[in-house]
Order: sequence, then structure tokens, then C-alpha cells
Amino acid sequence: MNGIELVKCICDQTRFEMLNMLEVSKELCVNDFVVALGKEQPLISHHLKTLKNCGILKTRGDGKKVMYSIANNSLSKLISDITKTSKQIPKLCEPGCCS
Amino acid sequence: MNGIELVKCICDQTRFEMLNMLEVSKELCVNDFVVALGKEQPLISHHLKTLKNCGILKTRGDGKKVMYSIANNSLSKLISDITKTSKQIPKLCEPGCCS
DNA sequence: AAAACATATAAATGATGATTTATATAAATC
DNA sequence: GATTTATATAAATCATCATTTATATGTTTT
Repeated sequence: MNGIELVKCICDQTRFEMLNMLEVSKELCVNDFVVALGKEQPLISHHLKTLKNCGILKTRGDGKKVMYSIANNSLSKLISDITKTSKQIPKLCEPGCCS
Repeated sequence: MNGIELVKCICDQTRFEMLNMLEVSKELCVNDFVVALGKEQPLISHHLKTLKNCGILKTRGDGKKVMYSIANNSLSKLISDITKTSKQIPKLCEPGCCS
């Protein structure tokens, strides 16, 4: 994979929130995201599938549930680094510019 | 600024390439990008303007040229960290999936 | 001050991708 | 084995944003 491919995979609001959730709670099932984010289940499943296809998430079957987690530690660290770095950038642009 | 806003600002192919160029050559003018990337000048100017508006790039006037550079060091480091981390992710998906 | 060079702006177009809607599969419990 | 619970798939719609095209502004050089 390369840099731009990685960024493209995580540059969606919903996906980024899901990744942040997974950083707090190591492992979550589909419905956990549905409830927490108030989004449609097929939408969540679709994003999870993409993130898994790209190697960003991995899964584990647990009865009828499927548990998702971040594929590796350096990726997990990168997510938090992005948030940290973003806070060091004063928001100059109008609301909606970067949203 | 926050994480998702930052990622949104840099999740475009052209912008990410420009940021990588700026990490190698600390400072570049508009035409440097135009020549190196083979894109239209208004397109480059447009991306540069957005990146500046969001606080990711800063500028300095130099005669009739305008020199662009990355706003701060932690941001510069983040760009290279993204590339490094991406290389640790085996590309599982089809070509075009993350492009 | 006119010409050439460098960059910026604005509107129109085009492409990509998130979201919705409907339905299907798969596992567990009764 | 029928029903419930949990997740996946696929097509259609909708929104966003990169790119193009045309033009304008600003700075230097002659």
C-alpha cells in the first residue's frame, strides 16, 4: 500500500469515527458502530468491508457476531498521531471548508 | 482543527503529491508543481489556496513568485509517517479500490 | 507604460464515492 | 425447523469535490 491509498481509505467522517472508536475499545461488532453512530447498518457494514479489504481492519467470528479491530499497532498509533497533529494546526478556514 | 478535517484536506492525489514534494524541497513556487506534476496551473493554485486556508501550508512572497512551504514540523513528520505506515500494510484489495 | 511572466479567481463540467433502500445470508435460540 | 438476531450484498440515489476553461490580477523587465 502507499500513503495516498491509506489516506483515501480513512478520509471519510464515518470511517474515521469508527477507527477512533476501535482505538478506545480494541474490538467492536457491527452493531456497536450502528448504535454509537446512529447510522444505517448496511452503511456501517459497507465501510467495515472496505477497511478490511484494504488491510486496515481485521475480523474475528464470535458466534453470530463479527468482531472488528485495527490490523496493526503502527496503524493504531497513526490514527492518534493524526488527531494530535491536527490540534496543533490553528483552524484558519471557515466552518465547512474542511468538513 | 481536528483529525478528520486534516485528513480530508490531504486525501487528494494531487495534494498529497504536493505535500511530499514540499517535504523533500522545503520551499517551492506554484510553477514548480505545475512542471513536476504536469497539471494545469489553476488547478495547482486552487489546491495550494485550500491547503493554505486550512493552515497546512504557509507562503512567502519572492518577487513575482510565491513560495509555499509546510506550516510546521509535526505536520511534515506526519506526512512521512503516513507513508511509512502505509508500507507496513499489505495491499489486499484490488487495484483501484483505494485509488 | 507596454510586454512578458507568475499567480489567482470564478464558473462549468465531470467523476468519485457516501448514503439509502431493499433484500439476502448466516448463526443461534426456541 | 421456524423464528429471531446479526451481518452482508447490490442497486439506486445523492452529494461532494477535483478538474477544466476562460479570464483577471499583480510583479518585473524593457
